[in-house]
Amino acid sequence: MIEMDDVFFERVYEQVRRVPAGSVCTYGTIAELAGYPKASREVGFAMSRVQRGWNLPCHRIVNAKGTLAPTYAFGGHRVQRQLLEEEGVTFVDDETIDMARHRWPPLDEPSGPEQLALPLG
DNA sequence: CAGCTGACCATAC
DNA sequence: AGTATGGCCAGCT
Repeated sequence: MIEMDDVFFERVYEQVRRVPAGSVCTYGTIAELAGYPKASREVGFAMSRVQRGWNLPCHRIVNAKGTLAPTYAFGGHRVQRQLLEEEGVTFVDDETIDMARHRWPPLDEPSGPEQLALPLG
């Protein structure tokens, strides 16, 4: 049984809880938000220790490409995909999330050329 | 203390 | 396209 007293786990889970429904977040981003910018792998490890009663939306955490967790995590990609689609997450592939639409937190970099070229009206 | 592992990430070929 | 490799770091043996 994993103790929630572990600082690393506690901080990681705290960030996972912040991910809103309908959005997803990557292991690397969770690691950054938790204060461990390079510990993305450990975030994945922390996810594997998550249990049902913890109320953690671990299905909203995916890798940088947007592909879903391995089969054993949720009993198959179908299950995780079902959970995400229920929340409004769209997919570009059977097991790949549309990261551009659903990545959280949103990237509002001013260097986005499309935002400067928005047609009026 | 030392070595291995992994729900990762980026790069190179 | 896919496959290999190096870096990363907390947890486990």
